[in-house]
Amino acid sequence: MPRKTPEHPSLPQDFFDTGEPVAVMTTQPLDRALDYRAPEGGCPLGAFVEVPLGPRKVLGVVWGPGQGDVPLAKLRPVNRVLDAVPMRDELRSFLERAADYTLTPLPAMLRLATRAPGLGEPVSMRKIYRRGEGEPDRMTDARRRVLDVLEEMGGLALTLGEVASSAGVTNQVVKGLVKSGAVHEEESPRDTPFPHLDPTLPGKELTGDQAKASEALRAAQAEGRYRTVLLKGVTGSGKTEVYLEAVAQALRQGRQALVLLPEIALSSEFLTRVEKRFGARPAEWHSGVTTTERRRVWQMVAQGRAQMVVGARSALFLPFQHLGLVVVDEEHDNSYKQEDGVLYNARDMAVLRGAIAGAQVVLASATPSLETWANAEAGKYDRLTLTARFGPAVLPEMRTHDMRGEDLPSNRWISGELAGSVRERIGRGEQALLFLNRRGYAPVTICRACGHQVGCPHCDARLVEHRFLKRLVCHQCGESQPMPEACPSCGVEDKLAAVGPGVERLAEEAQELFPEARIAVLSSDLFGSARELKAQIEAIAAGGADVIIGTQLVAKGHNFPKLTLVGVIDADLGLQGSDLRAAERTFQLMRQVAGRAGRAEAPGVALLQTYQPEHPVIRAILHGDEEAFWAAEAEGRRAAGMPPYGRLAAVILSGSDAAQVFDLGTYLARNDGVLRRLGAQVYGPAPAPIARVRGRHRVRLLVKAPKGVALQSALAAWAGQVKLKGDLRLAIDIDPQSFF
DNA sequence: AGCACGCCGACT
DNA sequence: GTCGGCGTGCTC
Repeated sequence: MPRKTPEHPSLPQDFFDTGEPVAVMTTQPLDRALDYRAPEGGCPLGAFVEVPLGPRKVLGVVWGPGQGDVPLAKLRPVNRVLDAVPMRDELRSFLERAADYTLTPLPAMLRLATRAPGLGEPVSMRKIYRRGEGEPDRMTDARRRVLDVLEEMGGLALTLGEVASSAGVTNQVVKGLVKSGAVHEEESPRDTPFPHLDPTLPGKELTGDQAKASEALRAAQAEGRYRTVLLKGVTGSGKTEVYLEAVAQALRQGRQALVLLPEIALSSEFLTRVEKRFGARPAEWHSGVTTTERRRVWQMVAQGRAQMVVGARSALFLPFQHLGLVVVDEEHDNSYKQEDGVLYNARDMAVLRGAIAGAQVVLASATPSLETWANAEAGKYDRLTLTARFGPAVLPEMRTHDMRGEDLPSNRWISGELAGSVRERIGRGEQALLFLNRRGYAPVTICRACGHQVGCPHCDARLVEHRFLKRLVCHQCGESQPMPEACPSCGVEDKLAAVGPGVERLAEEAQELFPEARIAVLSSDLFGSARELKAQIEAIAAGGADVIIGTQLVAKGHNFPKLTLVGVIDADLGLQGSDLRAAERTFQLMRQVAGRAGRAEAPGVALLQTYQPEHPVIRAILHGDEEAFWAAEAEGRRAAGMPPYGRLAAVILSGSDAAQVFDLGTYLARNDGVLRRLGAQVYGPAPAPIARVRGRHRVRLLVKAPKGVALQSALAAWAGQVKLKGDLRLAIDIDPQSFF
């Protein structure tokens, strides 16, 4: 019989003796736990284990006592307990709740939390060297230098390479000293703890709003009021300084802090700020981190020996020991919404993990998402607002330029007014930014002979010409082909024409207009690595260009001190289309881009080229009247029963046979009783926004439900009515970001 | 996810 | 006659 923890008979069992049945959740797609016998020596609840599954050995976590649905005699024993700190209850509950919320099978959720390379292998060791007791039989210059180096370390150990290179000797000299006992050699785990972050170092001096906000966060931390806080402030208002003080408070309490960033690759500026504040760099977790480092971060976080992690959304699944604070910086950023694989919104999951872990959650943004804004309005989140800008800089003056009165040739996009303003900046040695949220040279390639538009062979998207690469690229699936000479449809040569602007083409126009200017293009596809991009941004910020042409990449919080003019080439981009969030996204993007101008001493100007200057979004941006914009937008959503006042779920059906996919959609739409009983409506089936991806046809159903109903279980029951044959797939996206 | 089992078409 | 297609089902 399973025994209870002796001292606390009422608490759930937290250790299992040899041979006791335990439920193990594997990372295989089984959608439930399997029972095994606890191994020799027993195992704790939450232990990472290797279990046999059929002919294979798989990774799993001890999830609880055996479920008893399979006779004891049939149970196989756990192979071994892995050398990792057991998963805490907090993380297991978080994974369960996140799986329930997103309708993801628990093993798929668990996989996100076990992305630790080498979890199954024994702890990797290496040899380290320190000064030993003995003396060498014969002293030489080289030997003296080695001993000096080690004595200077004061007992701290170094690797062989470190000793040899800093003493300027070969490895042989060190090895020789080991033989005589003058140097001590030992095995030590390769993964070393992160350097200590010191929260007592002085932070930047905070003023007015910043001091008040920082004090409010600190007090809430100290008192254990673990609420979610919206920290709202325009670019340059000191948001980072304020939440770093909340990090400091968490560290003082001996708790760990997690800061999520959207464009993690570009965070070197941020890491430097952390280093300045706390005296050392924090742990980093994102796709660019090496396997070795990844293992180190995971292990050290689990051992409580990494105080602070700066990472991308997947860092939410790290095995923190005592999480005290989660910051989601730029919380409105739509890259927080995972759109493939497990569908989750990192911002919402951060709030969930914070609530379960008893940690404070800070959502920081200059331009919060409507969801967060509404939660703050409703009193669900606290709100801290920063108004003052740092130093003498002020918000840019914002103007529109009415393009209806502009008589530009069809392949020109920079208005006379904008060009004049740019020339002024160049003359004064300042920088101008031309913003266009379109990568590549031209979004459309059309054949002048037959009118054919070159499309992607796998998707319903058009191929975008990238002239730097001399290729046509699909921005949907990544398909890329050499720029053809002849039209792929009619075969006529030299009739393919570029239609519409991309940043590369805009750069061409700018070079013609401002021949003397140094022009730099910032677009994610022009750089081989994040490092290259970062270096380029730093060079530009230091004054390495007069005119910057950029996509939304530039809206992500880089500081360009010489920038005093932002020209938005097409402010209407994003207003059209049927996406209900387009207005919100346009508002956020425009405000952020405008926030780039005039960060330092020189005041900035933002010029928005638009064909609809009277559009409510453009007017709200112009007047900086965000509350009015949000209130109007919120009212519209409320009236329509849309999020955050109602709930949405999208069901994406896909498969290689279009008719089959559509039939499945129709069947589901007709058999929607379980949803209708909740007061929910089903729309569709309709071709998904990208109706064909990688040769698979996609059809979408949209479910709109009132708030406060058990939507997930109804959706599960609804989708459970169909059995998926062949290569048909069904994915449910709770709270989709884009819809129609 | 793998891997086995099993039931119908074209090969030596 | 059998090799092999991949649909279906199981793994404690």
